[in-house]
Amino acid sequence: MMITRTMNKSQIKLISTLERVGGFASAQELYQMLRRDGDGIGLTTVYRALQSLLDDKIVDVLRREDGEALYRLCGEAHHHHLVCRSCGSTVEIEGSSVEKWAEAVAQEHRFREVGHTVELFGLCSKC
Amino acid sequence: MMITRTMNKSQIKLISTLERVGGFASAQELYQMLRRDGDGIGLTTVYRALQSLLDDKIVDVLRREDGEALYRLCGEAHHHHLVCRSCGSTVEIEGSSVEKWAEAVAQEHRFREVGHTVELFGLCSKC
DNA sequence: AATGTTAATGACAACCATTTTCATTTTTGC
DNA sequence: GCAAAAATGAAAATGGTTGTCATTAACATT
Repeated sequence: MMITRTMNKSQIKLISTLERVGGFASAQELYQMLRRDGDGIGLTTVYRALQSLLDDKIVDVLRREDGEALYRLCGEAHHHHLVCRSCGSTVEIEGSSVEKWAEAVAQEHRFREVGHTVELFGLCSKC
Repeated sequence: MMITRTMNKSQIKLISTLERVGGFASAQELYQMLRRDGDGIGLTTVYRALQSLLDDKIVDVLRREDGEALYRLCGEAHHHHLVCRSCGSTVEIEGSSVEKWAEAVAQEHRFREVGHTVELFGLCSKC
């Protein structure tokens, strides 16, 4: 038997928008991108679809420094970001050493289902 | 000559409240603690004082998973947290390996003034 | 003490991301 | 086609955070 995840139209639209973005984007940004493309989608639906995708672990969420939620496709390779505080440009970083460290810490303290947030914020060479 | 930082009453109150808390607390929580102690401080002042303390690097800020800002005294030793998603209990973690990694990444990409957010969220052994 | 100057304060409103509500529309199984 | 269930979006509510502004406290100078 195969588990078929119900994936509705809105979710599909969001996935392809996120693919187009490449990196990560806020709900509001995604909403505006879709509207600009002539889609009549509502903001509520965007939030709802993102929540479903989160539940299904199809997207990941992280917080910008100002607290706004940013979503991205959980790509194949899990990675982190180095974000410029000033211009917003981002560099993708992989850090297997950090992954291992996080896992070890989790085990040591007997925590289960431990996820981690590792983001670097600074000023890029141009700013 | 010595640089004397002007530190007003509100800021001092917040520092001692944060000391009492030990860990980290949201602006709203700090506000309520002070009010409960009979202090007539206003919410605006709490936010303002926290912002000044942030500017002076006396407190640190991190984001809860729901986006709310949490403040803590920048203790001597910089450390991270392992937070239980369910009951909120937290374990302080030190991770010099992570610090070094972050620094190396920043240099590699020629970013300046790079800070990092490293927080682990999971379920503790009781939950 | 009286005065003037400046910083600090708090009530209140504004902001903005996110969530809830609810009536309507679309999808789906039969 | 038709009824039940899921999805949708407009509008209002929520809640943390920030801005406004008139009032007050702090402090230096006469």
